[in-house]
Amino acid sequence: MKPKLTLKQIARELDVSISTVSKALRDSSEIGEETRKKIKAFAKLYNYRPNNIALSLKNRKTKTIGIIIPEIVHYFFTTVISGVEQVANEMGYNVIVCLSNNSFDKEVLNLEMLANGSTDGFILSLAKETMQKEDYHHLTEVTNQGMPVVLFDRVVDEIHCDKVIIDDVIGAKKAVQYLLEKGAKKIGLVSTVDYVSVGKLRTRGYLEVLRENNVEIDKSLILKIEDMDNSETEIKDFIDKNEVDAVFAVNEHFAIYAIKAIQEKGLKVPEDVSVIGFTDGELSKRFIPSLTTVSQHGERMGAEAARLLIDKLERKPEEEESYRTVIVETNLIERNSTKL
Amino acid sequence: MKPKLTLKQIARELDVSISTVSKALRDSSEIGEETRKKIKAFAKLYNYRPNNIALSLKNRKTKTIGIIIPEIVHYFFTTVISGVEQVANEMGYNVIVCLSNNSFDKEVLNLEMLANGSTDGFILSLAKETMQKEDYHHLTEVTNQGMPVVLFDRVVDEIHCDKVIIDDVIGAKKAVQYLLEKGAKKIGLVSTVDYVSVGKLRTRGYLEVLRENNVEIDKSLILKIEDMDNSETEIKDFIDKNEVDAVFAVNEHFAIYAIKAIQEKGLKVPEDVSVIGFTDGELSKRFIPSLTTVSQHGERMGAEAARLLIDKLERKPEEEESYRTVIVETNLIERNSTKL
DNA sequence: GTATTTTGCGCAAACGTTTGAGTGTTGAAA
DNA sequence: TTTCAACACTCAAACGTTTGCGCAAAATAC
Repeated sequence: MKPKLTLKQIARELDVSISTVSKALRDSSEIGEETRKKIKAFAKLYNYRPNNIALSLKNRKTKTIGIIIPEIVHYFFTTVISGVEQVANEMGYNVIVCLSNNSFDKEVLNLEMLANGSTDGFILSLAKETMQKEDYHHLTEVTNQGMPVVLFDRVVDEIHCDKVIIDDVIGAKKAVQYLLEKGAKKIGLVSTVDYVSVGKLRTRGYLEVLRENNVEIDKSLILKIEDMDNSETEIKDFIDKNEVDAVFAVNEHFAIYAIKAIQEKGLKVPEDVSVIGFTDGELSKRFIPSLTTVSQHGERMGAEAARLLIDKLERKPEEEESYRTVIVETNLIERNSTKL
Repeated sequence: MKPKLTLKQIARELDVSISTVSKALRDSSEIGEETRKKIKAFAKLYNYRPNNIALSLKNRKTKTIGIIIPEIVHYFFTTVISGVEQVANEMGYNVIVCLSNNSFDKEVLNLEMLANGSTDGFILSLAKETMQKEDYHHLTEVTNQGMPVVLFDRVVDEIHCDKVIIDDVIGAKKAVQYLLEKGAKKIGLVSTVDYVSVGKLRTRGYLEVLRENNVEIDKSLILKIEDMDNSETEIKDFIDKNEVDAVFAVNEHFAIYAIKAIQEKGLKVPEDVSVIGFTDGELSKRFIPSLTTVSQHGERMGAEAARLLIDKLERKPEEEESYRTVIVETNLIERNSTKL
């Protein structure tokens, strides 16, 4: 049980000063060749590694980035983390992951905790509760302190920072357009309540395409799920009550509940009803029938977010502020839940 | 853009010394009532928060725990993280997540990175490559430095530390016993190669039950997947070539590939062939037919691991060392992929 | 042989905290 | 009046680094 080697110990052991050791290890020309070699050999032998905490304190940066997400048992968010982690690691950064569990209070707590020196910046997707309350003071406080923040997926105009989003509207339009082209006349929409930005935007895309194609909009064909825990029965009721020949769902769970309900109604997917989901997760790939879906490219989003953040972190402070919004393209993945 | 308030600034502002401020804020009796109130009011007004990094350096502990997992886009691991995060947060700890991507080198790198002061201890599940190489020096090095480590799921006897595992053997036995009770005679096994400990143990459970029930073991009914990327076709071949009336798969993907193959062969699940998987993920729940499966309770494992680790961290060093292994019970969740 | 430069190294401050020891002032007991 | 305790506060060291500056000795120049 040897307690981590420090510069001080090396210095004592080799009978030189701490600064000599530090300089030798950093190849300073101030230190004579012989001493330098001796110190480096010793350090190597005993596997010296500088203490990150001390470095962080000295340099006033931690080389770690915090990512706060609403939930982690969730395919899309894990792919985002994966993307962040990849580029963060390449650039020598660590990643601290915190979960808000969609709770405003926990989001605030996490942010405060990490803002006190633990991280250099944040990547985050807002908690549902936060978007509902429309209270973003915790974020503005952090940005005011000069910590860069990158928002992804669930973003909001009120916060001025870099953002990474997908073209939700366009993605939805692609999906619905596709359904129309395959001959669908009555397209149902299964969405979320409007304060979840993605639900709102995807709904907008749905409406726009119908309008562009001069299809009359039937409000009874639009379902907005309020309570996630009840979504399965709500969707079943919706499918039972309405006659549709296609369904566009704003996530993969809704899509699958829709398929189940359709099948239980005695209809076939895709022969009688086509279904398109959003997010390309495990379920979409492996479900039978496999789901035609709008792919969100979470990994790419994570990578972009990390790049934006690190870019800001390593930029000289003199350079003027400007916020970018990166839009990651979606694309339609054709599988077996839609007619060919 | 106000750069974080420090003790020093408060001291200067209020014309007292830094230590007075520190002591006042910590309610030391050394400081007079009036001064104390004044300082606290000021600190509150300007929302002073002590710098975590400085505290870490001073206290020689960071109040964060590192968790290194083979992959994050993976249901089981996310539930474990969720469990860890929950109890860690309750106890005032942060969680740093790193991914090894099943690579030995990246595992070593992550460990080294975090071991240099960033975390107080580790929770980890070994990378596949690490188990293959049987090289654990990076872990012993860390434990030698006095950092506690808790291994979960993919553990190994060679490393002396706390562990959290499931009763893989018993879990597998439960599954296979269940199949036998439902009248299965020829039970196929879809497993992984033996250096993945869970594959080995679940295979052992399978073999034990058959032996206990005097069922002859037919080696041709055992498939060991080497290459994950090829698993689907390997499983298809296996199902096509062999006549089975039940299949026990060591994870949910294998189970689903088996079901697909069975259906493509013209047989029905569960009428002709029953299938049981391992791990209770999204897929198991929502697949049609939904999967009977051995539940691993990842969240509980994560929570246990965090508790073990924090326990060790907050224990006085005088107390004698001892390593515990917590076994989280599995249970069989009956769904629709097995006969009633 | 003196003046100047170069070489090789140590000192000390700084990052933001905490805390034991030290200090000066007050007030009361001897 | 002296003695001493209590009070209210400051000093300084420590955690482990990095780095500008200073300084002595050696090397070079004149």
